Amino acid sequence: MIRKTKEEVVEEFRCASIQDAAMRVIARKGVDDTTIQDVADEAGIAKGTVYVYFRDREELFARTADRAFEMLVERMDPVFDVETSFAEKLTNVVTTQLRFFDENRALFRATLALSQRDASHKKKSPAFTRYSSRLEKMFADALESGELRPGLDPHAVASIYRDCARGVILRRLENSKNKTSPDDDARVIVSILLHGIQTGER
Amino acid sequence: MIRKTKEEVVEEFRCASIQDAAMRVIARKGVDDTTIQDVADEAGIAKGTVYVYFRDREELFARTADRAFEMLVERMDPVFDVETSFAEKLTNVVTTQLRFFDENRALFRATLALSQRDASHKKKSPAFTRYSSRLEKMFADALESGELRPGLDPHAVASIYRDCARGVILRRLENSKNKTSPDDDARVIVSILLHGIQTGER
Amino acid sequence: MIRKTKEEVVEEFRCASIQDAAMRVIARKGVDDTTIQDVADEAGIAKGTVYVYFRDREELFARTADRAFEMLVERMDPVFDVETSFAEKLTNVVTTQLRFFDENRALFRATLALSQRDASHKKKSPAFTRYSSRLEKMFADALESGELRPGLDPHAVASIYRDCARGVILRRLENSKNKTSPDDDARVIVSILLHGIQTGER
Amino acid sequence: MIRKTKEEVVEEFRCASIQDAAMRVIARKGVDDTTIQDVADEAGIAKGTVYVYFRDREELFARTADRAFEMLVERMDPVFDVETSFAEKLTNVVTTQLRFFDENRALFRATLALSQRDASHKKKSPAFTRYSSRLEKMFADALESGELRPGLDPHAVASIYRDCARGVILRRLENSKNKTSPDDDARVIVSILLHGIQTGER
DNA sequence: CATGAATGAGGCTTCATTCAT
DNA sequence: GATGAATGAAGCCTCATTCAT
Repeated sequence: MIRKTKEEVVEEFRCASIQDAAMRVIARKGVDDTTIQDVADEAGIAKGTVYVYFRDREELFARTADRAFEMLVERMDPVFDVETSFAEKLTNVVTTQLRFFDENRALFRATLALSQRDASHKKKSPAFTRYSSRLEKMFADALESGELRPGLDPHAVASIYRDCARGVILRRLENSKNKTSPDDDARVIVSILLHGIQTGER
Repeated sequence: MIRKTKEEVVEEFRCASIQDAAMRVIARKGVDDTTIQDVADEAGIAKGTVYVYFRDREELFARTADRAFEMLVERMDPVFDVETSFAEKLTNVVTTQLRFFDENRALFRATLALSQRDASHKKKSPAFTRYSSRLEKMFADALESGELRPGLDPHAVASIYRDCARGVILRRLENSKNKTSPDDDARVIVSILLHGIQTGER
Repeated sequence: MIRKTKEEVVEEFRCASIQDAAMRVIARKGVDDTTIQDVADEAGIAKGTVYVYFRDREELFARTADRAFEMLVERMDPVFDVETSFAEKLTNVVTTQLRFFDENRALFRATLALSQRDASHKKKSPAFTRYSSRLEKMFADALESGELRPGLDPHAVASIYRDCARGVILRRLENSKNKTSPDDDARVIVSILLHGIQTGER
Repeated sequence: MIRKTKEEVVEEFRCASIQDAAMRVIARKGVDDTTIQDVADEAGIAKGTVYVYFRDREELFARTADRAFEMLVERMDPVFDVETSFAEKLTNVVTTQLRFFDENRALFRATLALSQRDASHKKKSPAFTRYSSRLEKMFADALESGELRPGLDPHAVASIYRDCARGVILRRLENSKNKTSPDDDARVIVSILLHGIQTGER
């Protein structure tokens, strides 16, 4: 039993380091220009070893996308858990997300590249689903507590929030010279979103 | 003189039909999985003929992206030109855009795939630039006329608008079974956006 | 009749200008890297026109090689015709050849490239055959007049002479900075050929 | 250590067998008509394998030329080393070279094709350089020992020797029906080189 | 398990040649 | 005749995947 677990741990560690290598390369070169050899080199292993842990290229990238979202979720989860007003929680969520990707540009590039490569896959990623449902729940709670304007669909709002966040992060990435702080950018999003969706507005 | 014009017309027509074929294939398979042979087959010409009109793969896709945006701009321009209130114009813009891509799913997929393939290229596309500047001008005008909440940056608002529109269109595409009408979706975006950015709100 | 002749003249002129263009391009790029388009561009005509005058690539280059040799022969013929001693004639031949190719580097490059491309073709070229036979005759005459060492085969001597000349010309071409005059180089060849390299042989 | 050596040996063996295959094909078809597929087929391997050992077509041919010269040098070196009179050594050199290429017609064709393909590369080939310098040294030594006519430049003489040898070998190759023995041909070259062609010079 | 040599399908591009105008 | 757009065969090279060590 212990032996089994030990092997599993090693296996997981190997997988993770390969996925991390994949993310770094993808961030640099994009998904389609990333070869298995690139990933193997980045991970410091042989090309064939990648195939020990992943059936094929497809599975490697799918599971790498999962892992990327898992890392985001891990960071966001505590923020979602804090009990506070809707407005404050939203601000925290945005700020956390912007800061996270500011610190992990490569991760975002990889996440973006991987999620857009195959739109239908995005939904299959467990981590992305978790992230989405927490987001949606936040809006649903706000609706229930009267902090969200009645008539709005939490699901639609969550989608639009994701659209905005994605766009802002992408733009922050493109402007290598980050003139604006993540907090300032977060404030803009929150301001626009909030005053549109909050009861009584402003 | 007439001869020259005639040849130019033929050349343009050929280019256009190849670009259109490229868009259709890209919509089906994505940019990176689209081969020159695919495009040639779709256009009903020989592979070599593509190289008569385009230097290489790169130029074909770049100019195809331009063309895709041009078609969008052509449709949107009249809407931007109508003199009306900001709220109404915004509604018209969103609605037109959603309808346009509803009718040309392939075009949007191509537009999306091409614009995201190379973020730095997006800005270089003359048609995209035109679209963006018209959008921005709409918000700038609204700011001046007092219809846009003071303190907001028209450029930032335009960016966020594009993020939202992009997301909604993408989601409409993914749900092949279009349950919601483009007008309904447009209303949601406008509602959320407008009441956040308009003076006095609601 | 006159009309016919006129047309023939035009045809010959066209052929010649295409061949000349081919020589210039071949001198720059080598035979195998020279495309029909290159030749047409150099000649200032359309690609298809080349095929009006030459069946295919092969014929173009074969006839171009002929023409190159013809130009050499045209220059050499008078030198062969002069009645003088063998030693003096040989000197004149070498000197003339070196000077000719010094003035027409492109021509030599083309000649070389074309003749070496297909060793079996070289013999078929009428102009090359004429050049060779005049050379051989010069040695045969010298043998008869007792100026050439008995026992030597005029054909073999002509071959060796050609080998030496070819080598010297090639080396002159490689050293763009022509330090040595063609006459000096000619003197060296003539000296070695006439008297050999061993001490005691004058 | 042993393992490393083993791998290196295998690598060298592979490279060599690919180069040998390349020489055989080049001898048949010429450099420019030789495709990577031809070489792979001749070597009995897959096309892609060639690229495991050689970066590209260019490197394959460059290194193949090197190898061809190396084989020549390997055979000639002992002949250069023998201490004997200049006349005898020269005879041995020519004879050995003629015999070698008589036995390895393909090798000579390849050598010729490869060396003429790119005149500037010929000088860079280490093996060719070695061959040339040994040749030149032979003449320089003869000059010093008084066996070479004073006033002659050993470098120029070596060049002319190479020109003659090249021509003779080429002609032997063209006449598949070798009527003359290599020794007879060698004698002619040596005779002409040593004593010249003019009467009165022995 | 780890490795990396070997494979061969497949993509991009060039270019000789044809043919309708 | 002259043209040059169209063609498609063919070459180079890459890379996902396999497999013997």
